[in-house]
Amino acid sequence: MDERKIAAIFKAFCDENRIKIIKLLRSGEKCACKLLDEINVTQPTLSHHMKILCDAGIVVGRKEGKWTYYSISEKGAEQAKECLTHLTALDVECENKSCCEK
Amino acid sequence: MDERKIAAIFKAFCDENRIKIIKLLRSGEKCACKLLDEINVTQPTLSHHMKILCDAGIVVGRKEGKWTYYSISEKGAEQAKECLTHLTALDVECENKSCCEK
DNA sequence: GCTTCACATAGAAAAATGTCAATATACTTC
DNA sequence: GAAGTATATTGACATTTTTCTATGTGAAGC
Repeated sequence: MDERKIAAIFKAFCDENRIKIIKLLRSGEKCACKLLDEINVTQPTLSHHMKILCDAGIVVGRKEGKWTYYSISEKGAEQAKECLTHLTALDVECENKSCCEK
Repeated sequence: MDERKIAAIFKAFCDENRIKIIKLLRSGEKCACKLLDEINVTQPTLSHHMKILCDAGIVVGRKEGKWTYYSISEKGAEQAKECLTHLTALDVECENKSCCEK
């Protein structure tokens, strides 16, 4: 995976408000309006953060009528963890794996 | 762990040049001047990135005479992986663990 | 239809970050 | 101690990111 894409994944986790949002989603799927109640930003700012989280694949949104429900993407979280593991693994621990290309 | 500290850890991984640096360190400890040869930034910029990586605990520096040798911190990498795991784990999977406080 | 509600988008301002040139520091060698 | 080398720090500037207000969109209910 190229550097740009890796950086985009971890950008999801490098803002305090996005960390708060992810923590809130650990207890399960939540509507945007519920998240808005709990973190101290305006609605457009929340929307901006949700876009970054969804683009990074860490969170998925599900529209239902007027509402959008967000939840942690297990697949996305798994991918981020694998990415971090390979990124920090010494080459000797990771020989012949395409994921560890330079 | 509070949001600010978590964000600081993942800031290490959200810049393309820092990803490149980490990838270079997978093959083992390297001198700053060696890293400088391989990535396309000036010496002060490299120094800036190394500080961020070290402050996040992902990389450790070892001074030896005029040189500074950097390497991936296995402890720091492990901590980042654990942090990511707990952050994205559903509450039900993580009951009674202090790491999962909101 | 019109209104209301939930969310997204546009655009601008402010804050944070990445980058460089210049300079400082700290070590080695002569 | 003077000169050279490796790295860190400072200060300025450009870019990116975060945040807001204002406005647009799309669904539900009247």
